[in-house]
Amino acid sequence: MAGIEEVARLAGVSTATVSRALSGRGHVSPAAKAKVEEAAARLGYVVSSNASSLATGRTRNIGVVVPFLNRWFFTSVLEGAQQALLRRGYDLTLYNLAGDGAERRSVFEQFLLRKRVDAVIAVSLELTEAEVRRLHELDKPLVGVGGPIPGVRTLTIDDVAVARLATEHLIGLGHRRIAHIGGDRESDVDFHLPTNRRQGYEQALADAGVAPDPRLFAASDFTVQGAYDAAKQLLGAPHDRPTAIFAASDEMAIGAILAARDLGIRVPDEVSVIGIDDHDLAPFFGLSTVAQFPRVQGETAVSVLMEQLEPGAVRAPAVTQLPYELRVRSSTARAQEA
Amino acid sequence: MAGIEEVARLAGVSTATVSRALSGRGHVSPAAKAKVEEAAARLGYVVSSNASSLATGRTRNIGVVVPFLNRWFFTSVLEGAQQALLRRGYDLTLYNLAGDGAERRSVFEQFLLRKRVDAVIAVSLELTEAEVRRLHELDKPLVGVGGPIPGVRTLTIDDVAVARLATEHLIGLGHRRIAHIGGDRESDVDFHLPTNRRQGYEQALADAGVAPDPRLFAASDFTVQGAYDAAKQLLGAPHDRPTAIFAASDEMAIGAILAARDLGIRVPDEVSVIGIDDHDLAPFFGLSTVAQFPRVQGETAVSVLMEQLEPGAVRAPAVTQLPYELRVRSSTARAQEA
DNA sequence: CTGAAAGCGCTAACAT
DNA sequence: ATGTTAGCGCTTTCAG
Repeated sequence: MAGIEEVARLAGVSTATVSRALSGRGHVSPAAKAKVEEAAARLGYVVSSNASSLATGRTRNIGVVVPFLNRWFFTSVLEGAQQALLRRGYDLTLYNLAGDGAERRSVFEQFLLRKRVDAVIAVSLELTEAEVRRLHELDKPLVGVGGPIPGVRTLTIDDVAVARLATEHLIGLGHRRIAHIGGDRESDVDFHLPTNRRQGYEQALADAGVAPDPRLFAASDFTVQGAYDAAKQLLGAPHDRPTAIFAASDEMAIGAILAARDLGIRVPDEVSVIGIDDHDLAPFFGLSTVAQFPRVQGETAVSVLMEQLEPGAVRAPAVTQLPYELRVRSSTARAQEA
Repeated sequence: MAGIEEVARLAGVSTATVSRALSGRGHVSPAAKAKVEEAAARLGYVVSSNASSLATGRTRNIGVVVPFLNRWFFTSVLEGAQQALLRRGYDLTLYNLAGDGAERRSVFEQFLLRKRVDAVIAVSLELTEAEVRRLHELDKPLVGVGGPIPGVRTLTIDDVAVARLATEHLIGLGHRRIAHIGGDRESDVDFHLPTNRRQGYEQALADAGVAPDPRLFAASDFTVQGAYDAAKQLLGAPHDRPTAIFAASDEMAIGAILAARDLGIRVPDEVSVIGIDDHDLAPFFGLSTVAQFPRVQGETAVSVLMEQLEPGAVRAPAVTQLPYELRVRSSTARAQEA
C-alpha cells in the first residue's frame, strides 16, 4: 500500500506538497499539482483516513442512529443520508439501537465517543438529556430527524397538521363517522407521534363540529397485521359502522383495506381509507395518503450537518418543518348518502 | 476530552500501563488495573479509535456493501450483521451502491481503501475480479452473502435446491400445472438468482415427469405490483389455468395471492401459492414458503470475518451453504380433482 | 510556492 | 509487572 512518502518521491516533491495538492488546502503550483496527481494515480494512493483524522481532528464520517432497520421510513431516511454523504466524500457509520437499554448505552457511551464520527444524525429517537450533553461536550453536531429533541436541531413533519389534513380530506368528502387507527402505548415512546396524529384527527373533527366517539378509535402497533385486526373490530360493528378510516401510517391503512375486503365491505364505496407516508405499496393499493419524503429528509439532515461542521457555524437548536402533501388515489371517495 | 495521559496521571501509572489495562493485552497487576479503570471511568475516557487504529493497523470497523436498502432481505442481513458487530465492539460502515457505476467505482477505489475498515461484507453483489483483487491486495478479508463470488469466501443458500423444494411441495400435493413467477433479465444480474430458482423449479418438474410449459412462466421484477400483474396474466387464462404458482420471493407470492383474490379465484382451494423467504408479512397472508434466515446470515458473515481476522487464519475461498426450511401455511393445499 | 519538522493519541517493542 | 520511547501516516505551522 503506497504511502504519502512514496508519492512525494515519485513526484519529486515533499510530503507537505503532496498533502496540499491532494487536499486542495494551501497553495500549490499547477505544475506540482499535476505531478502529484499523476504520481498518486500511478501508485493507486489513497490517504489513510486514520492518519488524516488524527492529524486534523476531522474524520469525514457521520454516525447515524436508528431504532429500526426493517421499516420503510427508516431505510428511506438512511438511503437519502447515505447518498448525500457519499457524494460529499463522507462515510456513514450505522448504529441500530434494536436491542435493550444496555446496547443503547454502549452506543452512546462508547461507540460515539471514540472520535470515529464528526457528527450524529438521530432518526426518530428521543435522546435523553444526558445523551445530548455527552455529544455536545464533544462538540459534535447532532441533528434529529422525525421529532423534536430539546436543545437540538431537528427536522420533522408537523404530525398534528398532517393528521389534520388527512382527516379534513375525509370530512371534505362528506364523512362524519371517521374512525382512527393509531399507535398503541408502546409505539408512543418516541416523540408521541401517535398521540400527535390522534390530536390532529380530533382537532379536524372538532373544527367540523363532530364530537369524537371513543368507539371509533383503535390502538395497534404500526404493522399491517395489527391494523388489520383493529379494522376488523371497527368495521365488524353491526350498527353505526364508520364510513371512513384514517390510519396513522400507510402500512396500517393497507391492513385496514385488507380487513374491509375480507368483510366484503367495498373500498371506497362503503368505506374510505387514508394513511400517512406514501409508502412504496401505496400506489399498488390505490391508497390515498399524506406523503412525507423520508429520502429527502435524510438528504436534508446531511446538508444541515455539513453547514454545522463549517468552522464558526451557529448551532442553534431549532425545529425545521418538513414538507408533506396530500395524494388522493382511489381509496377515498364521497360518503354515500345514509 | 480526556486523553490517555490524564488517565495515566490520575491512576499514577504510565500510559503504557493504561493501554494494557484497558485493552486487556499484556500483563497488568490487578491493583493497577483497578486504579486505571477507576480513573478512566472518572474521566469518561474512551480511546480515540483513530490513534489506536493508526498505531495498531486495526480499525475495529467493518464495511458492509449492499445494493438496496429498502428490501426485506438486505435490511435483515444488515440487522444481523450490525448486532453481531456491536456485541464485539465493532462499528459498521454502510455503503449502499444504489446509484450508477460511478458511485460503485468510488466506493471500491476510494472509500474502501482509506483504511477505514478491517474487512468487507458484500451482500448479493457480484464483485468484479478487479474489485476482489484490490481488496486482496490490501489484505482485507472479504465475505460475500447471497451468492458465490469467484475466489471469495461466500455464504449462500442453494437457490436451485430451495426452488426445487418449493416446487416439490406443490407436486406432492398433487399439482401438475404449476406456474412460476420469476425475475426478469434485469434482476438476474447478480448471481443469476432468478435463473437458479427457475432451474430448481424445472428440475423438480422434470423429476416428476412433467414437461415444463413455457406459457406457465412469467417474468417480473421482484415487487408485489410486478408479480400481481404477472399473476393476472397467468390466472386469467380461460383454459388450462395453473392450479399452483411458485413465486421466486414472498413479495411476489403476495402479489399473486392478491391477484387471485381480485379474480375471484380462491387460495388455496382453486390455486395454491408458495414463495421463498419467510418475509415478515408471510404469516399474515398465511403464505407457505421456504424460509431463509437473513438475520442469521448477517451474523454468520460476521463470525466468519472474525475468524479470518485472527492472525494466521486461513482465508480459503469456499462456499458455505446456509440453512433453509419449508414452512407450510394456508396458501397451499391438495390439488382439486379435475 | 515549497520544505523541514513537530505533533495528533495511542501501542508495542524493548528495557528494567 | 511496569516504564520509556519510537513510531503509525498524515497535516500544518514556521521558515525560507
